[in-house]
Amino acid sequence: MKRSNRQSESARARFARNLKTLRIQLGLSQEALAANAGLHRTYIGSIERAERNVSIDNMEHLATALNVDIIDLLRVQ
Amino acid sequence: MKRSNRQSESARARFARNLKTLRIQLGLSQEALAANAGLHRTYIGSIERAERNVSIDNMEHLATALNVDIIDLLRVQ
DNA sequence: ATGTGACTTAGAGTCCGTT
DNA sequence: AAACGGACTCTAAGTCACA
Repeated sequence: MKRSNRQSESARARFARNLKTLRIQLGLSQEALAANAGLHRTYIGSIERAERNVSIDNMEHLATALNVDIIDLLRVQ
Repeated sequence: MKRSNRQSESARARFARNLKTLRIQLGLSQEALAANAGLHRTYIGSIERAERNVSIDNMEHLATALNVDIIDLLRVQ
């Protein structure tokens, strides 16, 4: 998908993509991130595939575990 | 609360406050916003009181109904 | 180390009302 | 117009076995 078309992408899909990008940038496995965020390994995978409708509390837990602001996980990058 | 201390505020609380601020700026009632966002009147009130753990899909619906980006509802302002 | 289907349960979200 | 409560229904949260 072109960057210029990403504006219409759902927030869920953006969150999924950014979460995975940031996790990999930090060299973390889904399992390691799950541990840091206090969530389950398979749940992280499911979020990254944009299958889950994540809540704001878990979004914040994930942002904290990745050491970023929650906004960074929603921004188009 | 001082602006300088708001960084430690939860994302849920920020979302609640910004939602209410933007809704009032547009001169909408909770009922009218609920209709626009396809949600229930009492649920909007509950979110604005930061009692609910809103999902990303509904956050986006609310942002759309307020004609802003979802990020604007999470940013400290 | 991750994807996936299936599952249980906590809580999201609705609908009725009263204050 | 909004807060709040009770009683719902539906879905996100959270886990597991296995590929």
